[in-house]
Amino acid sequence: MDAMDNCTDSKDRILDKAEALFAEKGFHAVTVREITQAAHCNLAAVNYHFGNKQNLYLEVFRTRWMPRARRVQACFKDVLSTQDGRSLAGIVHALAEAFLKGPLTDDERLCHSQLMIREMAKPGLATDMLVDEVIKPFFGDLVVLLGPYLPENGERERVMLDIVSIFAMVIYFNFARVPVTRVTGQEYDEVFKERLVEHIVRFCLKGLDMDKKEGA
Amino acid sequence: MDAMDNCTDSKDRILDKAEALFAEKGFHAVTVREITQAAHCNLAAVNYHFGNKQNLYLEVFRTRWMPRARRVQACFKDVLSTQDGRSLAGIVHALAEAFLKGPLTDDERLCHSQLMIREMAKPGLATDMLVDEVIKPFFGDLVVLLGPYLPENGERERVMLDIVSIFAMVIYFNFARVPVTRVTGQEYDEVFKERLVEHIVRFCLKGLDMDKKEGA
DNA sequence: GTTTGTATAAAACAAATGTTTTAATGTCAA
DNA sequence: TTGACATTAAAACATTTGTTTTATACAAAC
Repeated sequence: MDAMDNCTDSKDRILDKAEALFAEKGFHAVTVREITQAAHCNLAAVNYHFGNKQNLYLEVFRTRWMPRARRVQACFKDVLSTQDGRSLAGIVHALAEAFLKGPLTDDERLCHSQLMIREMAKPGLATDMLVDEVIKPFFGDLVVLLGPYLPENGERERVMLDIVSIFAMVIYFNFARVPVTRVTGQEYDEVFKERLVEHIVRFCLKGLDMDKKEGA
Repeated sequence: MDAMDNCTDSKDRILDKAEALFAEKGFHAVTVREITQAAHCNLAAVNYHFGNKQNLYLEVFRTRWMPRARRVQACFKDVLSTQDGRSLAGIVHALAEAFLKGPLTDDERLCHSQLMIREMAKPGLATDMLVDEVIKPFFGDLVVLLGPYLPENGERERVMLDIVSIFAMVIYFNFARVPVTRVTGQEYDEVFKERLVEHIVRFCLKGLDMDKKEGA
């Protein structure tokens, strides 16, 4: 093993193609042969590098999905710190900005969402990792961030539902591209995505309806 | 073939179990043997009654999913006609009522949602049927219903996004039970579901922000 | 130069899986 | 009863699929 391979390491190529295929079709619908052919390497390479198919799936999350999730969160905090600080509108805008535009390319975002959605719809091999290391901590951050806008002390559940609702919007528009396109006739081009961000921010900001302290 | 079988027709039993398993695990993750064992019938029964596995999947949608979707829509129109008519609040409330409580049992609703979500996440065998015969028509109905509340004539896209957003909320809270439960600590019991309906109605009603003609 | 360890390739294996075949069973009509 | 038809049961079949084995090429270490 050295540098100057054909292109990149075959291990990396397998991870790349495996992620794309798992995202598109789901774990069971993808075969090891399909992956290795797409990665232009031998069938045995998967078992050589990763032991078995399940482990490859987990490695995809460890080495691809998790770092990307962290990048998105970092972007969120970045936007948050550079703009008008901690206003409610600023927080919601930063969320939409990070998750719908953010540091990811469009392909990356689609792939990323689909992988997550599959794990959320039915608990799978990577669900624990995903929930414990990404979703829960980030959710906790948001609770703290939105704390000042709480109506009262006893309304903790209300805030949880509000936060989840923002994610509902963000996630749904990423995962339901097909029906949205077929029903509205709108393609997911740049201009439509821009409109989407605008819409989500407006809808959620109104929906939150937290007119206690600082407003927009 | 006659009545007085062991319990019900084996064809029906296969459809029942197949639907539950397809909903839970997805098409590829379920085997024909798994289905026939759950349905207490012979392996060949699937191919005898339905030709092949794909056709069974389609039959599940034709004979199970579609009728249920129609029942939910009928319930929506029912609620709509019996309550305060055509106010915006009434429409949103009827939507939430029909889709989150409505005529389905909790198990049915979960099963129903999961099947739909899988088809929406990745276009599959039943996507055309689902979109053309259920989603599109119902979407059209809603556009008409919400027409009077349009801000202007040129804002058709805005209304589409608003409608889709309501579905985003309703669908998301059905499909993301696992992460919602694990993040908030809330089980999906009756009291929590009641709170959910309340929340969705409030959030969407505010989010729609259509203060043109009659208000709530 | 030999050895060692790593990566790739080709072939083989064993289990799983969708499908088909063939036989058996039961029901209803003639 | 007989014959046609529908349903169920058991076994076999042909692929597919995840995994393992064996062999080969190649670079670095001794």
